[in-house]
Amino acid sequence: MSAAYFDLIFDIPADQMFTYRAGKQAGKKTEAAVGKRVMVPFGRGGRDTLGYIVAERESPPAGVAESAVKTIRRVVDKEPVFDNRDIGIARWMAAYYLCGTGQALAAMIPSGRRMTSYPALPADSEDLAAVPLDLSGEQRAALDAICAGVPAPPRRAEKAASGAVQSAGPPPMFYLYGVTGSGKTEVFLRAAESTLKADKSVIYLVPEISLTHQTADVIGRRFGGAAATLHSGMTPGARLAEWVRIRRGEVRIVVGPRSAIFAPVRNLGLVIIDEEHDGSYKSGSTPRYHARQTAVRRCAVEGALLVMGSATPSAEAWKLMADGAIRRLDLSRRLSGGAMPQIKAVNLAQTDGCLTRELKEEIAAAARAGRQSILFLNRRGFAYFYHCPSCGYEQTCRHCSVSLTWHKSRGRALCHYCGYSEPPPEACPRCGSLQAGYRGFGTEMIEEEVRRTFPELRVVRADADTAGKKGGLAKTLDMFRSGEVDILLGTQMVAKGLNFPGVRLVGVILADTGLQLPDFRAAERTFSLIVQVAGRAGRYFPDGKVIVQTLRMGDPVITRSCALDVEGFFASELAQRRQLNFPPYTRLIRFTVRSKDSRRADEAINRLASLALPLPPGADMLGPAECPLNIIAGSHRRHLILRGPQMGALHAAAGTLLSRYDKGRDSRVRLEVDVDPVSVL
DNA sequence: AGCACGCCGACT
DNA sequence: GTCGGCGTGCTC
Repeated sequence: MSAAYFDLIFDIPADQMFTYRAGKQAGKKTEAAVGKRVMVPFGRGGRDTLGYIVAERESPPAGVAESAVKTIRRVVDKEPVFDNRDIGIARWMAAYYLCGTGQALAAMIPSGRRMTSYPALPADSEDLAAVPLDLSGEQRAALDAICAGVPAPPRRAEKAASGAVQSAGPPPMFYLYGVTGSGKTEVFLRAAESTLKADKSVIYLVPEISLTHQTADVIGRRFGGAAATLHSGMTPGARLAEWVRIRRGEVRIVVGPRSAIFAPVRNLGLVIIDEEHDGSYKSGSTPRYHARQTAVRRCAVEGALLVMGSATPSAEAWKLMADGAIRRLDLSRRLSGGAMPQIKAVNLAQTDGCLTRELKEEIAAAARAGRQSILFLNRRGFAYFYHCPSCGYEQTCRHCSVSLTWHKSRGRALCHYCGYSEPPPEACPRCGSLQAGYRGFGTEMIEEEVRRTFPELRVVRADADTAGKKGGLAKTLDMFRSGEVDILLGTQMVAKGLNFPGVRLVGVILADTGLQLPDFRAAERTFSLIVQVAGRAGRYFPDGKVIVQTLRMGDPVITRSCALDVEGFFASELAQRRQLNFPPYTRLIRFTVRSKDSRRADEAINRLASLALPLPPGADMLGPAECPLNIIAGSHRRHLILRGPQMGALHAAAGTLLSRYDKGRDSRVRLEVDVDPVSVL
């Protein structure tokens, strides 16, 4: 017997339920039920809209006339794709990240309509053995600590009567803090194994899709049964199929990026977050949730354990470890015969070109030894900003407030934000001076210089420009791994989680590109990037070398990253954050408005600012101001940041602010809310 | 978020 | 006289 009425929510910012009548039962398989998606007429136009059934009822709610109730047109799902537990998470997300419950739910569950299969990818060659390795003393101690962390019994499902963000007590949390190659993965796997043995499920988060396959493959070989994967590279239908498989309890271990934290596993026992510091765990669009934060919540509610790991923890995690809220487990030594490489900072200032003498010598030395090199630069393209010394002209994007990058191979100057391009000027477009030209450099220019300097060595470049092409990134990396290529040159892509046994040298072309950004996390990001890149060298041999080129010799961030001095870095970074009142000592909520019309953007942000007053005690407001990246794709951006000692008061202030802003909002101005922003550019 | 409704100015 | 921009508020 199914109910006569159902409460639906929609993927809209407004947080409200709508009651619909059950349709004629065309067949039992397509009966409406909580957890299914349905198509219903909705809105002024009565258009067919996707809705989510969150409750059933016997009669329309008080205040809704029977005649006003519409009927469900079609039931999308044969079986439910979410349950009350999921609705609980969505409610929490809506309250915490200040979005609609339907928006949260929409981000959590797959969008596919019909289930299709997903061809399993061919196994990536990996060094992790199918057979468990012997654990080192440190690994053993870490694993014992984790296994002894008895999870609290599951709490009752949230009532969530009010929309308030309830505080669940924190779950047991552990942090594997150790250099690249110190065997974190093996401890993760053992922890997963014992969780599975206890008949519970595991979610294993990784920062990137490419690492999803690698990790799922290792798990498959280790535990026999394959792990489920969930990521955006799969078709919607394949994701739905995998989702349903997990929900039915057919798979008990799931690997994936950020959104895999929502995997509908039964009886969750353990969440693993690999490379915890990675920025990709924060969603870049509404709802702007953080997988770590969401994991803490899920683990608390479901009585599971949370285990994270990184060589360079986030500032938040570091502070929580210092406070004792997260138990830190140290893995200080490299296994597999590797030692941490020798890292040397080199001044790039007096060099003609972008390769210092030291770096050239090491590239040559690595090649002579029959070993490989990785060159890293966090900027693609050939050259940066076109500048005229006689009139001061700078070539910038017509739609964004950023300089254009010259991509020599395409013969265009390109905007890295909106994709706008134009031909590079022959002479200064303003004064005609021939002195004008491009300054700075990107991966493309490095490639040219490396080829010129080492014509006998084989070079490949891996960045967003080459990744799209033939076979893409995977093929490029395979070529490098198999030794067909001597030098791998690239951006972030080559820095993440990959390991290449043959690498002796890592060269950072310019370490300080991110340092001058007007963002309170600039130092943290630069530091962890250098340390992570350095970790690519010498994992299996004790002769790894890292050359870090910089224009800021002596800068403490550069110096400490080259010394792999994480403790020292955080001692000074956290002192600075505390003094400047930034996270992790305060919490932030950022409001950004965008409009094609700068005047409207100004008006909107000023209105927001006045509505924010009076501020809660101890809180303050940064801005309103233009965003550091003032214009993107023709939209003028303004922002305002609410800052306070604890999130509770900020949430309350933001809630009233948003409801007051909503009436009288200008439909040509887009508002975005970011709770715990990871970047404020 | 859409989108219809209803209000004001400048056009055939 | 009406076409259409733009603010307002609703959507079971």
